[in-house]
Amino acid sequence: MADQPARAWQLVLEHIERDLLDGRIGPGDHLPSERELATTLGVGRSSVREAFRVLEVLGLIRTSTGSGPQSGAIVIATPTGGMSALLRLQVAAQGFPLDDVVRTRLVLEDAVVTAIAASASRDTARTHQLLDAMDATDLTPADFLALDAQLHLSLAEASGNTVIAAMMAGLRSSIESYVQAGVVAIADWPAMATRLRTEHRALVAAIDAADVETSRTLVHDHITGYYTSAGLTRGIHSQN
Amino acid sequence: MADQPARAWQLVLEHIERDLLDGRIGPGDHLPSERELATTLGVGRSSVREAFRVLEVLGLIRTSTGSGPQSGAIVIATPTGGMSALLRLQVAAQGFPLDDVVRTRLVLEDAVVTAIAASASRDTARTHQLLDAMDATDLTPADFLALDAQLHLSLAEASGNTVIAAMMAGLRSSIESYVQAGVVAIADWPAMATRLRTEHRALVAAIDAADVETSRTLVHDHITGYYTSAGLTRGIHSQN
DNA sequence: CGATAGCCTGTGGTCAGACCACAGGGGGAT
DNA sequence: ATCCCCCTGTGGTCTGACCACAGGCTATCG
Repeated sequence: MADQPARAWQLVLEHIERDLLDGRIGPGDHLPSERELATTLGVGRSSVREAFRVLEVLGLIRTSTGSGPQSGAIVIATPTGGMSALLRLQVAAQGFPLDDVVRTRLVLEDAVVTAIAASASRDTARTHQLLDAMDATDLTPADFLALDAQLHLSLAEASGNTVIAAMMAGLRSSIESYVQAGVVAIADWPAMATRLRTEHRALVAAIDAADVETSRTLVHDHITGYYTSAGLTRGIHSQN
Repeated sequence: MADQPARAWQLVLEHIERDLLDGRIGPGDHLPSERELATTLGVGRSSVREAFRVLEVLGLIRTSTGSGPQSGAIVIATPTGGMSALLRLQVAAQGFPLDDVVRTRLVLEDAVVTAIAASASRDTARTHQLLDAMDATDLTPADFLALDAQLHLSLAEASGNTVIAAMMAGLRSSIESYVQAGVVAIADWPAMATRLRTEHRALVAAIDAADVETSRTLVHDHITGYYTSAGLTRGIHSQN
């Protein structure tokens, strides 16, 4: 509320935010060129660039060189990237304890599963596709975990809540490096992979059967079980 | 995974992230000066500044001019600001539908209330303090809503989950402008304020009494009730 | 007349250099 | 011993200059 000196790049950011809020620009539209915005707002191009950089990392715009309709800064509003960057860096900087990340994932995953299982119609085609892909026997742990991430993300997307889906993606990527590192703590990886496959299929089956309670239990045990095995948590209680 | 041309500012960002991940720098530490980092990494100072700007908006660092121990870029890891900026801009750019934001808030608020009510010990001192502050009769709607935001945030913080607390703060700020605009849709504001006060007290009482189920019901009705009255939702179903 | 090759323009990406305001420390003056 | 001022190094900003790139336009050629 209390505007400090109001740095130049913040001015640019606020200008663009106001344009977005008032509907003057929206997804698919072009932002003015850096040079044009600079002269319009009376700031240097470098300040405009700093604001653009922020918008880009936050997943709000996409920039391209060259000319033509695809060049310049275009509003895209892709929340996943920004959420991932934010959570990843915050975890790295110890702003978010790992335990809280896992706990939050439990909360969201529970909500996702509940929503899908309780809804009248559900589209789990993509999920089943990933389920099959994970049956391949020649997957490296990294490949397997990447598919696992996609599978859980597909559920989040199937829930129809874009905010939760973005948060899930972010939470996942924020602990990705730790999960990768935790693989070594698992003595028998093939056995773990088999167990995860089984749990996934059971979970999806419960969801498809609209069995809310079973779905919730399975997803909770699935996640806590894995993190415990990988030695990534010091004490996750249900909190839900 | 697939690194594209690798822009200069991304290089800087990755360098810093690696230093964070490997523990070479942490909260409270100073980053090298912009000029030093530029020469170290072989990039221009403007590129370093763009990376710093991103880190600043994400709440990872704080920059100050001048000299001395408080000057320069310092790692702070304050997640709230970044989460707010991200969600606020994404909602403004229509990347997040308002309904999804509200639905997500319901999910998180439910988790928060459940966690506090179910925990053995709880610290709701700050919450009670805000409860009393909201009894003042000379509050403008804006003041009242600001306190309301703080109250819900205090609950999130009391739950002990920093990730959820940050997300709640972000969700709140992302819809703040809409909430402010929605006040006009409420015919009898004083009556609404009274109703909100009552609901708040009942909710906190249920939490303090460790009554999980009542707490969940109250918080759900409290939120859906308000948004419906303010005409901000087209159809929020429980999803939980 | 039509197709094609090449120029021309405008975009973001980057760098170098120059200021400025600011805050603090150290050294000189009192 | 105290106080004050300069000096240094910080981020903040602007300017100007390149570069690579992509697309449209145009002149050329078949």
